[in-house]
Amino acid sequence: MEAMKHKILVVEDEPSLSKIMKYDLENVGFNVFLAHDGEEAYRLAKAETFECLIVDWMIPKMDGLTFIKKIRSEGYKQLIVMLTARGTEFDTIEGFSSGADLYLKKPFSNRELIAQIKALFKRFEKEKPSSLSTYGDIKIDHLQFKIYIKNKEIELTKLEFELLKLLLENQTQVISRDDILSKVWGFKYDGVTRIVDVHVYNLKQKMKDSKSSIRSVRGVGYAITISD
Amino acid sequence: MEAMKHKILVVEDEPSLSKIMKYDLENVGFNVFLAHDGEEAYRLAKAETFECLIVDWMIPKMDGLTFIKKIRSEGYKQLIVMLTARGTEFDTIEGFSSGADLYLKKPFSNRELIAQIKALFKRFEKEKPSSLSTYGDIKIDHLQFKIYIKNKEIELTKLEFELLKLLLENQTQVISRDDILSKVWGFKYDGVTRIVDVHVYNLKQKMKDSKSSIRSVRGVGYAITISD
DNA sequence: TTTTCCTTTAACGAAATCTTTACATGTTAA
DNA sequence: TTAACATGTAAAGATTTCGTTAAAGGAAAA
Repeated sequence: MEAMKHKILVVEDEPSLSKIMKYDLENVGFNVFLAHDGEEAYRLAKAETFECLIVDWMIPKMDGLTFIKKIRSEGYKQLIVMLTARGTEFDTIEGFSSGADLYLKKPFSNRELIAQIKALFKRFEKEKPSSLSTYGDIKIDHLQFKIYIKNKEIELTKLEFELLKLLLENQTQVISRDDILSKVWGFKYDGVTRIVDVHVYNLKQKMKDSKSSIRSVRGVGYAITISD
Repeated sequence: MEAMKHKILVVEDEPSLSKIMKYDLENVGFNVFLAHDGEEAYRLAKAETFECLIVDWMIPKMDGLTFIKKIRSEGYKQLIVMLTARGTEFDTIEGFSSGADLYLKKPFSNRELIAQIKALFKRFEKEKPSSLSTYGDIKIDHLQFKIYIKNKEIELTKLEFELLKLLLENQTQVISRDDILSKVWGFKYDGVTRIVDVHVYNLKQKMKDSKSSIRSVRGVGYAITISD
């Protein structure tokens, strides 16, 4: 099944340009609506939900900058692209502080427009699913290397992080010290070492707030009990 | 010494017209090649590098529109001019949407042709359409290699720019030093090097005014936290 | 060429964190 | 119950990693 089409509102008063943009954007799968001035744009953005607004700087009734500032100040969170006039330097216009996510300088070709919009959506969507695994009251973000217990971040060292990850991934199974050593440290230890015990102990200290806990199985190894 | 001549491929099946165009364009210093149908044009454009393609809409074997769409969809980045027959209304939009950068209606005088092509090159070289993305209080202009923090431009070296761009594009994810090395420097380092650390340090110094900051994850790498 | 700017290396100290050690405590089996 | 062993706990010592600075090496500009 096809993914839901993104709804985009293009705010542009010049018909030749807006038509082309509509055509191009629809061609690559967006659902495009048009507004011709700032006030119309404002009404529409309030009434319907668009994933993205593409706003020209020079539009009648309420200019793009004012429009964006206004709607952002009212808490509007969707993506906003601002089209600036040819020759406008980014560092000279104050439109800069409008709160747009992307500024596109005219003239641009359709392929540039499409490439940029697509990239913008991609970036936006990347924000949400942040590679989070949940085990009871423990959350683990693999990409950010962060651990949360009851939604509070706790600081772990790299080894503690790996250790906890290993325990969690094996759910309630008991893992032997040898397994832990080889998986976390990556080597077979010859003599006797208590590293694992020490690290498990330290980890336990940092996990006091969690209802999940690490239990020791005499003669075998460790296992985690997950709960919330 | 004379500047390198621009290579142009003219795709036109009518010999009388293509000859005139070749003559005129060479007269003003372009290096002109000819193709007579869409398939030949496709082969040539794949094999050689032209700065610009001038493509007639009505050509044998593969029409101009299809040709342009095809080659653009394969990532072709050079300038494309589309020639269309007089009076075609609908193809104004279709032609624009094909991925052409310029649209010339037949008939045109040689003066017109040359003026337009020259203007196109000029625009392409000077006024490279640029775009600027926002990440919290940091804005980044990918084409002009400029960074703005709280709308004030800050001076970064090329490496610092690439580094920051990489961090921003990966949002809040932690990137290992190896990844940074291979993505920014483009090589795998065998021994130990502290290049990354030093550059991150310097970058941090220049980012003092930003609320976003680079976080170091011991034993792993770096990540940026975006905020405004 | 000289000058200037940028990159890389090297070095040091501080801080983090890893490992060992030692001892306490707990557990099991004779 | 106690000897033997396993694990918990704490702290000291060793090691790694990182931040920071300065200086050497290189490349581009003047």
